[in-house]
Amino acid sequence: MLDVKWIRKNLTTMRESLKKREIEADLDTLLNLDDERRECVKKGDELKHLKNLYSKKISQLKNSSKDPQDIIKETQKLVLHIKEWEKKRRNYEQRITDFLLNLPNRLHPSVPGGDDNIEEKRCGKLPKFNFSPRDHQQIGEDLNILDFKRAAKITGSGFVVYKGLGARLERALINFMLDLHISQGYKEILPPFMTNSAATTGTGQLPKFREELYKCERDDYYLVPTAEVPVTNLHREEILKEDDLPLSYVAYTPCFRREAGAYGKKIKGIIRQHQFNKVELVKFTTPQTSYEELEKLLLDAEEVLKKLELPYRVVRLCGKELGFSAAFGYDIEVWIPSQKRFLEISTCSNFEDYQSRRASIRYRDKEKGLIHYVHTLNGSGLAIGRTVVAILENFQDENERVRIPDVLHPYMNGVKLIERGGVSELARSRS
RNA sequence: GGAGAGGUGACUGAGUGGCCGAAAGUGCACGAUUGGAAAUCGUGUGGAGGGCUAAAAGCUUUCCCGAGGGUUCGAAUCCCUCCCUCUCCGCCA
Repeated sequence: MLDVKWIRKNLTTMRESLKKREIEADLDTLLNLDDERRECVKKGDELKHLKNLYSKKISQLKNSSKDPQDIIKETQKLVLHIKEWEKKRRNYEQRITDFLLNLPNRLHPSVPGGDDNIEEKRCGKLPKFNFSPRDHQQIGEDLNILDFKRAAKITGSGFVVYKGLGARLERALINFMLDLHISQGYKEILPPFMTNSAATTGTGQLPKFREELYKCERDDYYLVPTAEVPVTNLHREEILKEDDLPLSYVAYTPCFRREAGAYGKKIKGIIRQHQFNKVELVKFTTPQTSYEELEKLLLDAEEVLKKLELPYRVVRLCGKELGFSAAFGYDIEVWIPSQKRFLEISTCSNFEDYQSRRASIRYRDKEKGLIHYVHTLNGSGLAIGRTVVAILENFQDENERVRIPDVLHPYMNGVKLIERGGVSELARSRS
């Protein structure tokens, strides 16, 4: 959530941000509402002040055993007026809050306008095949490690059952990523997979993206769409010490998304699912260091792909594609041979103080002891399902086998190849 | 799920209708003392909104004692609803 005062002072910047995002918002109305609100506060405060004076007087009169009836009557009238102003004020406050909760974050000046992301770098070598590469769904079903039909039977469309070495690979990736990020200095968190509405509003999913969430109706809890929600809310309504910053966390959670939009339903295989696994990086920093920390976070996420030997590129997101709460962000995209394109596998974002305002996450600076909002950052490190897609497709061979990258061998109990007919004690001993 | 006890500032803890944004202690910061430290002494030690001020500083005002309502001229204190924590019982991996 943005600060009305900030918007008032930076109207031009704010309008430019909205334009880059291609979003309409009536800022004049917002400022008018805020003027009205302040008028109510002023009037209300004056009357309350008077009331407090009267109350003291009544107390004094009573103590000197005089009759306070007249002044009590006067005060009763005053209270009615106060209630009117309060009612008006609450109404304006509600409207302002609603407006702000639905207003996206301002953009960092370096966020590109227009429709296109800017490619920042490419790493790794694209694989060359002397046969026509199959897509991951085909590979997964041929190897009997992905089962979509049975998942649909158990739950519905948009779910998958991992079997055998497929399940093993998924689990190996989770552990590998957690271990890597822990070694980079992140603290491991295993949070609840459901969050209440206050937490879900804190990070920006509510109220605007209600349609995207699975809700447990009876308890007013939401299944997490990303670990960002529970982990960022670790410090909701807290005042942190500057010395403790930056705080870096890594968390594995499943992610649940309704994918309610019209588009996306036809995407093949496990690329877009209602439930998928993800390892997420989250940082809390001072405003001075947040962009520096974002660069580090990006490198930490990239390291996963480097170690897995997967080809990828990094793009700077344009205003139109940047998330609602983000001020700036990169996507990491991994190469998908069957589609001959790069596919988003991680988004690394700086939310600046947008989430910390909503969630009231602050810190006390060392020098003056003043309180400021922290900056929050996060990035996938990485989406597991899509990493499986990349491994199956990039490391397939003409004999319908899939090579497991070296760093995963310890996590795969030594398995180096997945092939038809399951596994592969054989493959394990071969080297 | 049932029964009971409780939620007060960074923490411990007092406060049952006005002089309480809140005693006292601990902690923390600064200062004095010391060769330095400990101990001791002194001072300071919340948040949010509004107004005045070009801005900062400062002054002023309102609100905040788990959250939200209510009673009252006046609520941390009385009433109602909800949330959370603890203890006991039940159920369960």
